[in-house]
Amino acid sequence: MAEKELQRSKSVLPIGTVMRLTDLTARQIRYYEEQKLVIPKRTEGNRRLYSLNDIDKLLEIKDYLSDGINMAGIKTIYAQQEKRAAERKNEPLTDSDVRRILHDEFLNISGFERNSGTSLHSQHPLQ
DNA sequence: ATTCTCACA
DNA sequence: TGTGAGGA
Repeated sequence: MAEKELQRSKSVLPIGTVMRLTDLTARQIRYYEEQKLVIPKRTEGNRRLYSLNDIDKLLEIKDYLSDGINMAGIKTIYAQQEKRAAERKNEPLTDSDVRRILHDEFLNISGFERNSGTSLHSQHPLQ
């Protein structure tokens, strides 16, 4: 059944379809790409092609945004997921992970900076 | 008709 | 983020 994943990973949808499916503007979709949240393929004519997985990711991003999480926070969340995916056999975020991320965000909007890395441990406020 | 990049009265 | 220009 890995065939289904293959299909979901196939990039074939033009940005116009993605816009209708996600209710996001082209501007937003392209911006999230700049933020490396989604990386659509390109046609020979430089047109973006998205996969169903990209759609899901975009929809997920919408949820996080509506929950008050900003780009930095979302990046942190995916960085965490990749971190877990690399170590473990991958699993969704645990409750404590979410809390840690949210707390991390709280520090973010509070004017604290962190290293550009993905470490969620030993963060020292910047004076 | 669609999408792309770039730039900001 | 929106929006318009200028090109493909």
